[in-house]
Amino acid sequence: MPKRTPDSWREHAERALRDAGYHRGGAREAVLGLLADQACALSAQEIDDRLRAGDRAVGRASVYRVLEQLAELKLVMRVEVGDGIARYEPNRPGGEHHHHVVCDTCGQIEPFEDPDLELAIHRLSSRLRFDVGEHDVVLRGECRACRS
Amino acid sequence: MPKRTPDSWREHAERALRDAGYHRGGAREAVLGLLADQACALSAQEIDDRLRAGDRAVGRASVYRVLEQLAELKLVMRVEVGDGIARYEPNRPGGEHHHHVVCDTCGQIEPFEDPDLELAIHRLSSRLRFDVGEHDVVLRGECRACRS
DNA sequence: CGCTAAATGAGACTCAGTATCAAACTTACG
DNA sequence: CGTAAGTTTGATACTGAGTCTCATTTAGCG
Repeated sequence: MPKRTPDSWREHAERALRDAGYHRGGAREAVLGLLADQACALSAQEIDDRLRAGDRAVGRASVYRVLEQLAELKLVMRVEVGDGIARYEPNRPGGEHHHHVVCDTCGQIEPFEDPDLELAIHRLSSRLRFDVGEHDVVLRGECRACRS
Repeated sequence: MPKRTPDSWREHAERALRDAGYHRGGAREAVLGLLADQACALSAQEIDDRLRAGDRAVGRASVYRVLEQLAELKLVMRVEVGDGIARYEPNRPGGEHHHHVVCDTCGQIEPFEDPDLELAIHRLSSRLRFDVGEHDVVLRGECRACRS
Protein backbone atom coordinates (compact mmCIF):
# COMPACT_ATOMS: atom_id res chain seq x y z
CA MET A 1 0.00 0.00 0.00
CA PRO A 2 1.45 3.38 -0.92
CA LYS A 3 2.25 6.00 1.65
CA ARG A 4 -0.82 8.06 2.63
CA THR A 5 -1.27 11.36 0.84
CA PRO A 6 -0.76 13.69 3.86
CA ASP A 7 2.91 12.86 4.27
CA SER A 8 3.69 13.13 0.63
CA TRP A 9 2.00 16.52 0.40
CA ARG A 10 3.97 17.65 3.38
CA GLU A 11 7.23 16.45 1.94
CA HIS A 12 6.39 18.01 -1.37
CA ALA A 13 5.62 21.30 0.33
CA GLU A 14 8.77 21.25 2.41
CA ARG A 15 10.90 20.62 -0.64
CA ALA A 16 9.20 23.40 -2.55
CA LEU A 17 9.72 25.83 0.31
CA ARG A 18 13.39 24.99 0.63
CA ASP A 19 13.84 25.31 -3.12
CA ALA A 20 12.24 28.71 -2.95
CA GLY A 21 14.93 29.78 -0.49
CA TYR A 22 12.97 29.72 2.75
CA HIS A 23 14.60 28.76 6.02
CA ARG A 24 12.81 26.32 8.25
CA GLY A 25 10.78 27.62 11.16
CA GLY A 26 8.51 26.34 13.87
CA ALA A 27 5.40 28.25 12.95
CA ARG A 28 5.47 27.15 9.35
CA GLU A 29 6.02 23.52 10.29
CA ALA A 30 3.10 23.60 12.68
CA VAL A 31 0.79 24.98 9.99
CA LEU A 32 2.05 22.48 7.44
CA GLY A 33 1.50 19.64 9.84
CA LEU A 34 -2.05 20.69 10.50
CA LEU A 35 -2.94 21.28 6.85
CA ALA A 36 -1.51 17.95 5.79
CA ASP A 37 -4.16 16.14 7.81
CA GLN A 38 -7.04 18.15 6.41
CA ALA A 39 -9.50 16.85 3.88
CA CYS A 40 -11.23 20.13 3.12
CA ALA A 41 -10.73 23.85 3.57
CA LEU A 42 -9.82 25.49 6.91
CA SER A 43 -10.00 29.17 7.76
CA ALA A 44 -7.07 31.02 9.30
CA GLN A 45 -9.05 31.32 12.51
CA GLU A 46 -9.66 27.59 12.63
CA ILE A 47 -6.00 26.90 12.03
CA ASP A 48 -5.02 29.29 14.79
CA ASP A 49 -7.54 27.76 17.21
CA ARG A 50 -6.51 24.20 16.53
CA LEU A 51 -2.84 24.92 16.91
CA ARG A 52 -3.51 26.81 20.10
CA ALA A 53 -5.58 23.91 21.42
CA GLY A 54 -2.79 21.53 20.44
CA ASP A 55 0.77 21.70 21.63
CA ARG A 56 2.06 24.38 19.29
CA ALA A 57 0.45 27.80 19.54
CA VAL A 58 1.40 30.13 16.71
CA GLY A 59 1.00 33.90 16.36
CA ARG A 60 -1.83 35.13 14.19
CA ALA A 61 0.54 37.06 11.97
CA SER A 62 2.51 33.90 11.33
CA VAL A 63 -0.55 31.93 10.34
CA TYR A 64 -1.49 34.49 7.73
CA ARG A 65 2.09 34.86 6.57
CA VAL A 66 2.57 31.14 6.11
CA LEU A 67 -0.73 30.76 4.28
CA GLU A 68 0.21 33.56 1.95
CA GLN A 69 3.57 31.96 1.20
CA LEU A 70 1.97 28.59 0.58
CA ALA A 71 -0.62 30.12 -1.71
CA GLU A 72 2.10 31.96 -3.60
CA LEU A 73 3.87 28.66 -4.28
CA LYS A 74 0.54 27.05 -5.20
CA LEU A 75 0.94 24.62 -2.33
CA VAL A 76 -2.45 25.54 -0.94
CA MET A 77 -5.60 26.69 -2.66
CA ARG A 78 -7.40 29.68 -1.30
CA VAL A 79 -11.15 29.20 -1.31
CA GLU A 80 -13.73 31.92 -0.75
CA VAL A 81 -17.31 30.90 -0.30
CA GLY A 82 -18.93 34.23 0.31
CA ASP A 83 -18.98 34.66 4.06
CA GLY A 84 -16.00 36.98 4.01
CA ILE A 85 -13.63 34.36 5.37
CA ALA A 86 -10.82 32.89 3.31
CA ARG A 87 -10.24 29.18 3.65
CA TYR A 88 -7.21 27.18 2.59
CA GLU A 89 -6.74 23.60 1.58
CA PRO A 90 -3.71 21.61 0.47
CA ASN A 91 -3.18 21.42 -3.27
CA ARG A 92 -2.39 17.76 -3.80
CA PRO A 93 0.39 17.30 -6.34
CA GLY A 94 -1.73 14.84 -8.37
CA GLY A 95 -3.69 17.72 -9.85
CA GLU A 96 -7.08 16.29 -8.93
CA HIS A 97 -9.09 18.96 -7.24
CA HIS A 98 -12.59 19.69 -6.15
CA HIS A 99 -14.97 22.62 -5.93
CA HIS A 100 -17.56 23.57 -3.34
CA VAL A 101 -21.30 23.85 -2.84
CA VAL A 102 -22.39 26.12 -0.03
CA CYS A 103 -25.72 26.05 1.75
CA ASP A 104 -27.15 29.58 1.80
CA THR A 105 -29.11 28.77 4.92
CA CYS A 106 -26.74 27.00 7.28
CA GLY A 107 -23.42 27.79 5.64
CA GLN A 108 -22.28 24.20 5.39
CA ILE A 109 -19.65 23.58 2.76
CA GLU A 110 -19.48 20.38 0.76
CA PRO A 111 -16.90 19.41 -1.82
CA PHE A 112 -17.67 17.91 -5.22
CA GLU A 113 -15.84 16.88 -8.36
CA ASP A 114 -17.00 16.87 -11.94
CA PRO A 115 -14.90 15.98 -14.97
CA ASP A 116 -17.30 17.62 -17.43
CA LEU A 117 -17.04 20.87 -15.57
CA GLU A 118 -13.25 20.67 -15.65
CA LEU A 119 -13.36 20.00 -19.33
CA ALA A 120 -15.62 22.97 -19.99
CA ILE A 121 -13.34 25.23 -17.98
CA HIS A 122 -10.28 23.91 -19.72
CA ARG A 123 -11.71 24.52 -23.16
CA LEU A 124 -12.90 27.91 -22.12
CA SER A 125 -9.51 28.92 -20.78
CA SER A 126 -7.89 28.65 -24.16
CA ARG A 127 -10.49 31.00 -25.61
CA LEU A 128 -9.99 33.81 -23.13
CA ARG A 129 -7.42 36.55 -23.33
CA PHE A 130 -6.14 35.45 -19.93
CA ASP A 131 -3.54 32.96 -18.84
CA VAL A 132 -5.89 31.11 -16.55
CA GLY A 133 -4.00 29.63 -13.64
CA GLU A 134 -6.50 28.64 -11.02
CA HIS A 135 -10.20 28.32 -10.87
CA ASP A 136 -12.62 28.04 -8.11
CA VAL A 137 -16.25 27.23 -8.70
CA VAL A 138 -18.70 27.99 -5.93
CA LEU A 139 -22.27 26.83 -6.22
CA ARG A 140 -24.92 28.08 -3.84
CA GLY A 141 -28.13 26.49 -2.77
CA GLU A 142 -29.88 24.70 0.03
CA CYS A 143 -28.61 21.49 1.49
CA ARG A 144 -30.91 18.59 2.10
CA ALA A 145 -31.21 19.28 5.82
CA CYS A 146 -32.22 22.93 5.36
CA ARG A 147 -34.62 22.24 2.52
CA SER A 148 -37.06 20.28 4.64
CA MET B 1 -35.92 50.15 -31.25
CA PRO B 2 -36.95 48.56 -27.97
CA LYS B 3 -36.52 50.29 -24.68
CA ARG B 4 -33.00 49.91 -23.26
CA THR B 5 -32.45 47.15 -20.69
CA PRO B 6 -31.67 49.44 -17.71
CA ASP B 7 -35.19 50.80 -17.46
CA SER B 8 -36.82 47.45 -17.73
CA TRP B 9 -34.60 46.00 -15.04
CA ARG B 10 -35.45 48.94 -12.87
CA GLU B 11 -39.15 48.55 -13.45
CA HIS B 12 -38.90 44.85 -12.83
CA ALA B 13 -37.04 45.49 -9.59
CA GLU B 14 -39.48 48.11 -8.42
CA ARG B 15 -42.42 45.83 -9.04
CA ALA B 16 -40.72 42.97 -7.23
CA LEU B 17 -39.98 45.17 -4.24
CA ARG B 18 -43.53 46.43 -4.03
CA ASP B 19 -44.87 42.89 -4.34
CA ALA B 20 -42.58 41.88 -1.50
CA GLY B 21 -44.25 44.50 0.68
CA TYR B 22 -41.60 47.17 0.77
CA HIS B 23 -42.47 50.85 0.90
CA ARG B 24 -40.75 53.23 -1.47
CA GLY B 25 -37.82 55.26 -0.23
CA GLY B 26 -35.22 57.66 -1.54
CA ALA B 27 -32.13 55.67 -0.69
CA ARG B 28 -33.33 52.55 -2.40
CA GLU B 29 -34.37 54.43 -5.51
CA ALA B 30 -30.98 56.06 -5.74
CA VAL B 31 -29.21 52.71 -5.54
CA LEU B 32 -31.58 51.17 -8.07
CA GLY B 33 -31.01 54.05 -10.43
CA LEU B 34 -27.27 53.65 -10.23
CA LEU B 35 -27.26 49.88 -10.60
CA ALA B 36 -29.58 49.99 -13.58
CA ASP B 37 -26.92 51.80 -15.61
CA GLN B 38 -24.15 49.41 -14.70
CA ALA B 39 -22.76 46.82 -17.06
CA CYS B 40 -20.63 44.93 -14.56
CA ALA B 41 -20.24 44.54 -10.81
CA LEU B 42 -19.88 47.47 -8.39
CA SER B 43 -18.75 47.33 -4.78
CA ALA B 44 -20.74 48.91 -1.97
CA GLN B 45 -17.98 51.46 -1.58
CA GLU B 46 -18.11 52.39 -5.25
CA ILE B 47 -21.87 52.75 -5.07
CA ASP B 48 -21.58 54.97 -2.03
CA ASP B 49 -18.88 57.11 -3.65
CA ARG B 50 -20.75 57.58 -6.90
CA LEU B 51 -23.97 58.53 -5.21
CA ARG B 52 -22.11 60.92 -2.97
CA ALA B 53 -20.40 62.45 -6.01
CA GLY B 54 -23.78 62.71 -7.72
CA ASP B 55 -26.80 64.52 -6.42
CA ARG B 56 -28.08 61.92 -4.00
CA ALA B 57 -25.80 60.96 -1.13
CA VAL B 58 -26.96 57.92 0.78
CA GLY B 59 -25.93 56.57 4.16
CA ARG B 60 -23.55 53.65 4.19
CA ALA B 61 -25.96 51.55 6.19
CA SER B 62 -28.65 52.12 3.58
CA VAL B 63 -26.41 51.04 0.73
CA TYR B 64 -25.68 47.74 2.44
CA ARG B 65 -29.28 47.29 3.48
CA VAL B 66 -30.62 47.87 0.00
CA LEU B 67 -28.06 45.56 -1.56
CA GLU B 68 -29.01 42.86 0.90
CA GLN B 69 -32.68 43.24 0.10
CA LEU B 70 -32.03 43.16 -3.62
CA ALA B 71 -29.86 40.08 -3.28
CA GLU B 72 -32.55 38.39 -1.19
CA LEU B 73 -35.07 38.94 -3.98
CA LYS B 74 -32.47 37.79 -6.55
CA LEU B 75 -32.62 41.18 -8.21
CA VAL B 76 -28.88 41.56 -7.94
CA MET B 77 -26.13 39.00 -8.00
CA ARG B 78 -23.47 39.18 -5.35
CA VAL B 79 -20.03 38.50 -6.77
CA GLU B 80 -16.93 37.79 -4.72
CA VAL B 81 -13.70 37.82 -6.50
CA GLY B 82 -11.21 37.16 -3.75
CA ASP B 83 -10.12 40.59 -2.58
CA GLY B 84 -12.47 40.57 0.38
CA ILE B 85 -14.89 43.01 -1.23
CA ALA B 86 -18.38 42.01 -2.32
CA ARG B 87 -19.60 43.39 -5.62
CA TYR B 88 -23.13 43.51 -6.94
CA GLU B 89 -24.58 43.54 -10.40
CA PRO B 90 -28.13 43.62 -11.71
CA ASN B 91 -29.65 40.24 -12.47
CA ARG B 92 -31.28 40.80 -15.83
CA PRO B 93 -34.65 39.07 -16.01
CA GLY B 94 -33.67 37.34 -19.29
CA GLY B 95 -31.62 34.83 -17.35
CA GLU B 96 -28.49 35.37 -19.41
CA HIS B 97 -25.62 35.87 -17.08
CA HIS B 98 -21.87 35.98 -17.07
CA HIS B 99 -18.98 34.97 -14.87
CA HIS B 100 -15.66 36.64 -14.16
CA VAL B 101 -11.95 36.27 -14.77
CA VAL B 102 -9.71 38.14 -12.37
CA CYS B 103 -6.13 39.16 -12.98
CA ASP B 104 -4.02 38.04 -10.01
CA THR B 105 -1.53 40.79 -10.71
CA CYS B 106 -3.50 43.96 -11.32
CA GLY B 107 -6.90 42.90 -9.98
CA GLN B 108 -8.78 43.77 -13.14
CA ILE B 109 -12.09 41.98 -13.53
CA GLU B 110 -13.44 40.92 -16.90
CA PRO B 111 -16.75 39.23 -17.63
CA PHE B 112 -17.22 36.23 -19.87
CA GLU B 113 -19.98 33.90 -20.96
CA ASP B 114 -19.84 30.24 -21.94
CA PRO B 115 -22.80 28.05 -22.82
CA ASP B 116 -20.83 24.82 -22.36
CA LEU B 117 -19.92 25.84 -18.85
CA GLU B 118 -23.55 26.61 -18.07
CA LEU B 119 -24.55 23.27 -19.44
CA ALA B 120 -21.98 21.42 -17.35
CA ILE B 121 -23.12 23.25 -14.23
CA HIS B 122 -26.74 22.58 -15.01
CA ARG B 123 -26.17 18.86 -15.47
CA LEU B 124 -24.06 18.76 -12.36
CA SER B 125 -26.70 20.49 -10.27
CA SER B 126 -29.17 17.71 -10.73
CA ARG B 127 -26.63 15.21 -9.46
CA LEU B 128 -25.85 16.98 -6.20
CA ARG B 129 -27.77 16.62 -2.99
CA PHE B 130 -28.30 20.38 -3.03
CA ASP B 131 -30.98 22.57 -4.55
CA VAL B 132 -28.56 24.70 -6.47
CA GLY B 133 -29.90 28.21 -6.83
CA GLU B 134 -27.05 30.40 -7.92
CA HIS B 135 -23.59 29.88 -9.17
CA ASP B 136 -20.63 32.05 -9.51
CA VAL B 137 -17.54 30.93 -11.35
CA VAL B 138 -14.34 32.86 -10.75
CA LEU B 139 -11.31 32.13 -12.85
CA ARG B 140 -7.95 33.51 -11.90
CA GLY B 141 -4.95 34.24 -14.05
CA GLU B 142 -2.96 36.97 -15.68
CA CYS B 143 -4.46 39.42 -18.12
CA ARG B 144 -2.72 40.23 -21.36
CA ALA B 145 -1.33 43.52 -20.08
CA CYS B 146 0.29 41.97 -16.98
CA ARG B 147 1.66 38.95 -18.81
CA SER B 148 4.05 40.93 -20.96
C1' DC C 1 30.97 29.12 18.45
C1' DG C 2 29.47 33.53 16.48
C1' DC C 3 27.58 36.25 12.85
C1' DT C 4 23.97 37.52 9.54
C1' DA C 5 19.74 37.16 7.65
C1' DA C 6 15.31 35.06 8.11
C1' DA C 7 11.29 33.70 11.00
C1' DT C 8 8.32 34.69 14.65
C1' DG C 9 4.62 36.90 17.46
C1' DA C 10 2.44 40.62 20.46
C1' DG C 11 -0.15 44.17 19.60
C1' DA C 12 -1.56 48.29 17.10
C1' DC C 13 -4.01 49.25 13.12
C1' DT C 14 -7.18 49.15 8.77
C1' DC C 15 -11.31 48.73 6.66
C1' DA C 16 -15.50 46.12 4.92
C1' DG C 17 -19.48 45.17 6.81
C1' DT C 18 -23.13 45.09 10.81
C1' DA C 19 -26.02 46.85 14.68
C1' DT C 20 -28.48 50.54 16.89
C1' DC C 21 -31.75 53.89 17.35
C1' DA C 22 -33.87 58.34 16.84
C1' DA C 23 -35.62 61.21 13.18
C1' DA C 24 -37.86 61.51 8.58
C1' DC C 25 -40.85 59.66 5.48
C1' DT C 26 -44.86 56.41 3.30
C1' DT C 27 -49.00 54.56 3.37
C1' DA C 28 -53.61 53.56 4.78
C1' DC C 29 -57.53 54.87 6.80
C1' DG C 30 -60.85 57.78 8.87
C1' DC D 1 -56.99 66.32 3.94
C1' DG D 2 -54.83 64.86 8.20
C1' DT D 3 -53.09 61.91 11.23
C1' DA D 4 -51.67 57.49 13.34
C1' DA D 5 -48.92 53.28 12.55
C1' DG D 6 -45.33 51.33 10.68
C1' DT D 7 -41.20 51.65 7.39
C1' DT D 8 -37.06 53.69 5.71
C1' DT D 9 -33.11 56.23 6.48
C1' DG D 10 -28.48 57.57 8.12
C1' DA D 11 -25.08 59.13 11.83
C1' DT D 12 -22.44 56.65 14.64
C1' DA D 13 -20.65 53.01 17.35
C1' DC D 14 -19.13 48.52 16.90
C1' DT D 15 -17.21 43.83 15.11
C1' DG D 16 -13.95 40.93 13.22
C1' DA D 17 -10.88 39.34 9.41
C1' DG D 18 -6.74 40.46 7.85
C1' DT D 19 -2.35 43.56 7.70
C1' DC D 20 1.71 46.09 9.50
C1' DT D 21 5.46 46.95 12.62
C1' DC D 22 9.21 45.98 15.07
C1' DA D 23 11.72 43.92 18.80
C1' DT D 24 13.08 39.25 19.82
C1' DT D 25 14.20 34.56 18.61
C1' DT D 26 15.94 31.13 15.56
C1' DA D 27 18.14 28.91 11.41
C1' DG D 28 22.02 28.38 8.44
C1' DC D 29 26.75 28.78 7.55
C1' DG D 30 31.61 29.66 7.83
